[in-house]
Amino acid sequence: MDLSCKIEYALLALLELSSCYASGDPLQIRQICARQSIPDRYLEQLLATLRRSGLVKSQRGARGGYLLAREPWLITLYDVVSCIEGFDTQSEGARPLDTLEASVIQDVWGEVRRGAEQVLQKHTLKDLLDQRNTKQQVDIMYYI
Amino acid sequence: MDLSCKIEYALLALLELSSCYASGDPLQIRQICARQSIPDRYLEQLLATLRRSGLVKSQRGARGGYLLAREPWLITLYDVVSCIEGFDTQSEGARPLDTLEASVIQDVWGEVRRGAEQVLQKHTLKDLLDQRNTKQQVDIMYYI
DNA sequence: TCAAAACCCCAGCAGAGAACCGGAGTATAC
DNA sequence: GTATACTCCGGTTCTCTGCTGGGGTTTTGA
Repeated sequence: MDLSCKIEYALLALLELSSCYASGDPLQIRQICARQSIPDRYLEQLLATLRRSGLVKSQRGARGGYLLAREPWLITLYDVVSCIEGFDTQSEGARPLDTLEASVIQDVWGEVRRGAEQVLQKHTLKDLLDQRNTKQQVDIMYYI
Repeated sequence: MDLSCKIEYALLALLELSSCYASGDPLQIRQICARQSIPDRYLEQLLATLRRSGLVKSQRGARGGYLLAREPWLITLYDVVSCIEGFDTQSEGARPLDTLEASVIQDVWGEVRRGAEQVLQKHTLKDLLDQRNTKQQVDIMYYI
């Protein structure tokens, strides 16, 4: 649930796709990577994962690329994170025994996790894009 | 901020110390490890860290052991986690560049993190102990 | 006194995952 | 039918976690 490099790359790519969503043209991996300076072969893997989860569509062949599968305000950050992290059903290696004390501890972390999921579900790709734009405005104001 | 094995061990050990806090007698590493089946050499390291952070005290020599440094209701889970995780000032390796998009993303994760910290700060060692006891009561009820 | 009981420091190791790179395909538009 | 783009598969390096071992040093209590 931490912000890994992997998740950040995926979100940056999706933001690029979001900002081009209105045009309807596909965006190529190279273009995304050039704008956000992401290693291209790495993003390729991430986009493949996103495609298999149905968050993006790909168009093969010349002048192909990637497209958002649905509108930017219908994709939450939780969708992205659970897709990339693979919602792996507690596949931690080498856990302590399942005693009464351990279950009480895990209850607390369940509470933490649910809180995090709520926050992530509140934000969509469109929100992020809007926030970026207002932030840019603020930066320009400071510049003047 | 995830629940690692390390943090779970530390909390289990602290819970053992909490339940013996009233007696005033120190608890030995071996006893803790025997009750919670924790690798003893590993817990030794964790307790050393907890001691350096002032969460536990140690008493050397024969019949020595570890004691909670203050009352169980004055130690929050946040204290424990930040001590063990070492609040390491974003020492992630290989981060993406610090663009406008990246900072918007990091803002969201800051929100997530603050939520998690609030939850952890709400719970003390005494809370966990109480929850364990009521849970035990429920188990007994089911048994009957 | 002195040896056992307990803590303390340092070092290394296996396994898993993250981040990344490269090669060889395969589908599609032009 | 070829260039363009995606797609599958595997390997490599690096870091972190969980764990183990070898030495100490301090202190108690018989």
